[in-house]
Amino acid sequence: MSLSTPDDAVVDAVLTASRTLVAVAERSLGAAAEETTLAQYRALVVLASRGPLRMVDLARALAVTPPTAGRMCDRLLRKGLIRRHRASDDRREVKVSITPAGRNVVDQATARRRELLADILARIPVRRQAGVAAAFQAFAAAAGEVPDSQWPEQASAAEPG
Amino acid sequence: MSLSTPDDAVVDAVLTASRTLVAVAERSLGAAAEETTLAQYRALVVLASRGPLRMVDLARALAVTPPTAGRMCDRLLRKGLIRRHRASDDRREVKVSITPAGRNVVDQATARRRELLADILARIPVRRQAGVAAAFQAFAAAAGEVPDSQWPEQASAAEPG
DNA sequence: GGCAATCATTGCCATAGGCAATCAAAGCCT
DNA sequence: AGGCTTTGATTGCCTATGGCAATGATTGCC
Repeated sequence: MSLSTPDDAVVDAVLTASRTLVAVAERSLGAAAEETTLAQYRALVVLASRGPLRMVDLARALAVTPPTAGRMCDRLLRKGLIRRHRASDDRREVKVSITPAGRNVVDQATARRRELLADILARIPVRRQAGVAAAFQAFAAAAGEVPDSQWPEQASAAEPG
Repeated sequence: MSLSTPDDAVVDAVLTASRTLVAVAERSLGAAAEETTLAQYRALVVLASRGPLRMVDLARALAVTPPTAGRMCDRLLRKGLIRRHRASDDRREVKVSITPAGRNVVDQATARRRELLADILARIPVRRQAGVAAAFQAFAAAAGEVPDSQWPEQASAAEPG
């Protein structure tokens, strides 16, 4: 295999860039989505990309505890961004799914984030941009991230039978 | 100039990668720094990289309001990670500076983050790693981020005449 | 039919953030 | 000098987010 422990310089470059990206991610919400916080946005992203989930699974996806996820759903429900419905087969379970309004919030925040990123990328010479894209794609692929152009439009893909 | 609006594909690649990096940034604290939160870590990073700051300037650097910064300093002070001292010339001002213990926390969290990033980067073929590093460096440079290998060791640089 | 496991929720706590108000100290302006 | 404004920090009070422990409601297993 042509794999190996990366050089410190490589890690250093990613580490430095990551500080910028974290800052951008946060700004993309504070400004764009009037009332949506980072945590709420992450929940919506998970629901948008994975489809309806049980509370436990949502909690696990967000790496928080079920109470935390549950209370966040209370707030998202109050804003009409998600729906809650008990499963008919197992009445303990509560399925949470994103509403069109919720999807809208995700789209808008993503658009805002795109703007901020585009502003930064515009300062990179054109001839280098393709290389930058390839590098970030390689990184995302290595991390097993799903490109958001591949998210399911409606929840079908998220119920692995 | 050889600059221009970046292609959607470029933005998309960065956007996708940024989700991973945000997640890594958060995980690097929850696990590594025993009791230090993301917000506290960011405050320490600012103080480590910029040297002693007045409360207003720290707040501005963190993009939060002075009360928020002030209360965070209360908590960081309680943990011995920062110091607070009034300036002798203008007694309204409170200068906040990082302690050795605080610097230690930053170093450890950074180390942890490096590990996580190295794990991901190790899955990228060696021959592509140099290109990835160059791309991330170009991105960080475009965003005006200071590489952490260039942080001041002690506070001298942060008091611009 | 009863008991253990699973899922969601509620109670209580700490951190983090905002706005409005207050206090203290400088600065400015007659 | 005395008063008004501006600046800097803090305090009060609100919401949101996160955790753990306990509770309630079902389901599944014996």
